[in-house]
Amino acid sequence: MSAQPPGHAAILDAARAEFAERGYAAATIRNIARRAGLSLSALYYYYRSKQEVLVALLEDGLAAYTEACDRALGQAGPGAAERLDALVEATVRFRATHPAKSTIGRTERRSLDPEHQRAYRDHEVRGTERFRAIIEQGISDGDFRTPFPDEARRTIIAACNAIAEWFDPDGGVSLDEIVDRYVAIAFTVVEYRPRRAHRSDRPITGAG
Amino acid sequence: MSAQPPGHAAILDAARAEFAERGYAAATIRNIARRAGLSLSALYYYYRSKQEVLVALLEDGLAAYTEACDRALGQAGPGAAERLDALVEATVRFRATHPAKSTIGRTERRSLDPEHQRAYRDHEVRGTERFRAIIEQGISDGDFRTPFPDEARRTIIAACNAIAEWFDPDGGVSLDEIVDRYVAIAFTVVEYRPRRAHRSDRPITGAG
Amino acid sequence: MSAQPPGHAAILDAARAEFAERGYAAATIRNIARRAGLSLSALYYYYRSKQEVLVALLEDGLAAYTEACDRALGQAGPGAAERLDALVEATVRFRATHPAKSTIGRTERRSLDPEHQRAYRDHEVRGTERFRAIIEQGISDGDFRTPFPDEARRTIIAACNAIAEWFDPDGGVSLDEIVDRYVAIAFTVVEYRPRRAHRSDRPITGAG
Amino acid sequence: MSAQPPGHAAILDAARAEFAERGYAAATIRNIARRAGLSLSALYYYYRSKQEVLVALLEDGLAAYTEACDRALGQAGPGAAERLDALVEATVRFRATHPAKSTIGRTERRSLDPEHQRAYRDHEVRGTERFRAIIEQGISDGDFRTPFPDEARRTIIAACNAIAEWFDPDGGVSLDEIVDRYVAIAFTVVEYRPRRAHRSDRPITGAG
DNA sequence: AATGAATGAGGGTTCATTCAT
DNA sequence: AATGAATGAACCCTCATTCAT
Repeated sequence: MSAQPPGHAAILDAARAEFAERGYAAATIRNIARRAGLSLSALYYYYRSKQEVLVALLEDGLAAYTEACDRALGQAGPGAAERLDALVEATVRFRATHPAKSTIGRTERRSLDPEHQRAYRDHEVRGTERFRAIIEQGISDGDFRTPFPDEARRTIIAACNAIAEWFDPDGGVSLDEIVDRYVAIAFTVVEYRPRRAHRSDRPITGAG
Repeated sequence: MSAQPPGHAAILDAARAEFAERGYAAATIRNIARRAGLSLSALYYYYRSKQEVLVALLEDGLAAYTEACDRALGQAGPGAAERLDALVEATVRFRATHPAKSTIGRTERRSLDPEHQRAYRDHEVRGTERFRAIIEQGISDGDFRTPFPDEARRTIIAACNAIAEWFDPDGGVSLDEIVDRYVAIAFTVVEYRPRRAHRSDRPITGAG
Repeated sequence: MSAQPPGHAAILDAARAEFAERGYAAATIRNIARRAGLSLSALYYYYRSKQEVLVALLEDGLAAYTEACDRALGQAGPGAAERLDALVEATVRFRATHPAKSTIGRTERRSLDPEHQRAYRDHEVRGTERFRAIIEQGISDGDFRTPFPDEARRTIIAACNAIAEWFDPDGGVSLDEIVDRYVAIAFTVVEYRPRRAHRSDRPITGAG
Repeated sequence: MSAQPPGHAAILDAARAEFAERGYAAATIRNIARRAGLSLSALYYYYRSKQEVLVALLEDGLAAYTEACDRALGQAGPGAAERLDALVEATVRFRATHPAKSTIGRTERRSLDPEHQRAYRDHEVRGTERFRAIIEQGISDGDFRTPFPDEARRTIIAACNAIAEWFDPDGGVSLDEIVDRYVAIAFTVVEYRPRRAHRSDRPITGAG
């Protein structure tokens, strides 16, 4: 979001790498400056404090993920299955492709000062809300049969998030394959069984 | 494991709380001492460094979890379903009851010096191995039908681990209830369908 | 040697005084900073550690002495007597004028970490080598008759070094006078008796 | 001196080694206790403080050297040459045989608190006084011709002291040989030339 | 004669941050 | 837009010393 002046990008990249490697507290602003190829004072020209860098970083990460979700859902059909499929795919891809962006939010939330912490949590709730709404829709549509929608949602989200910690693009399984499998597992978790034999699962308008 | 002399316990408890709250790097050894009701130097009488406290903490956490798993599996029947049930229950209970023990290992692994990091990782592999073996058994027995045993395992573990981050004993759902639900979800994830009525099969959640 | 940026000079002076007074281990870097009129952290801006300050100090001392010797020998005639005269004078003057520079090297060698210790010892060997070469020359020229060149060299060096410990510029004897006497004693120790009247022999203290 | 209870000896030996290796300030009382094979508290039973250990150590060293000198001079004839010979021999042997005892006094004087420092200096003056008196005697007897008795004394003392820093019993030259050479050099330095042709340089009674 | 446990003072070092330029 | 120099607050850790036993 909020288009950053040039120079900000390099700093955020450097900070992301540094925070991801060592964590906020152990990261030093000197290291970040060095990684960004800037002098210490130059960094302070762009950001007023280490904390502000963290805030920008978390905002950026959340915005990028939000954008990815919105785009995916925007292109998905209206059915709960289609939407869950799209959201899981977007999430898996994001976690696998941007592991640092994905991880830092989870581990460094606590390093935010209270004010930003509240804001971040609010913002983040919207992330789980996306899943919640879709699962609810699937249940009320009769497509998802899980008796435990909350636990199902938590399971799916936890599974997707964990990908950032182990996925290796050079590993044995391609990202596309991982996406397929996690979508399948998500369907399994929500106990997806289409209510009836429609002609099509993907009507352009209206839900049967 | 390895019974600690008295005095160690108070320090470990204090350190666990401090590390869980702020993370290893941001935690100060003075805070730990204060929380333990000791002087700074008294702490150093028991542990030679902040790092050593962390090591003891992680060892202790892993040992406690391992013991819980071993006990649960020791009492479980031989079938894959029974064993998965037991392991998930043990894990859920541990994560819910000892959230700090559960979380610190994941977030502070990186704060270990390389040597201990290696040791910890090795030790931890045995944790996922327990799940892997059971799922494999279930598949070869024909009880678990999931086509994606690796992803299923990762999903179950991630779901259980996440419990440490949100479970509230005073919240709306009792721990026993949570245990039941997560066991059910785990069975769903591995697509548990007993091959046939066997002698010793005692499915907790009967799925047709 | 190696011209130091400004700011370094004040620190080295302060450190020299502090180390000379208390020794490396008992010296505190806070005292050094105070003596240099700097804040504690300013000192760390110039030197990365207490050890590095010591290294710079010893290097500086050795370099200054080396330079003094080289200059003196550069201006001396070619005969062994002239050269010994020049070297003793340079050494005596240096020890008397820079007692701290002279003493610290001897007493704080052991405070260097092994690597620098080796380097320092190597560098220092060149100092005794200067004396050794001159005495050998004197002997082979037939000007120095001592049967114990090694002990003679050690005696002269020890005598000169000790000056740093007792010389008082406001004491009863002027430095010039001290120089004369130590040169005379050095000649006595090597048993200087010019072989014969040569072209270039210019004995300072004529010993029949 | 002052016969020490048992246990003191082990501590002093340990402290001597520790102080000689690292210097007083860098030495730790724990190391001393460990080297002596005692517990920390046991050491405190014998000595009330680190400083007290140092005091005992320096007293012991000075006493031992004093005793060696007194014994040597007690057995020497009355002539200045005989007495200088005896004193140099005693000093050289002491420095070579007890390098730590010899060195610590010189380097750790400054670590004494002011009161003991004064006492030590007084005690030590008697050491140089021994040399001074003999040289004066030699000059007034007409045996020593040096025009610089002070510098001669300082040179001899410095030369002897330095032996502690380099003598290696397993090196190429035996201690007896070293003694001979240093006595010879001392005679050279004081410009010893017997006043007249006596029958013997070593009359049992009376100086011709 | 000896110990394990505990303490308080301080030491080296790091680091976010500021300031003059 | 950018820098080098400087600062002060903490932090980890060490160590001489003491105390209860």
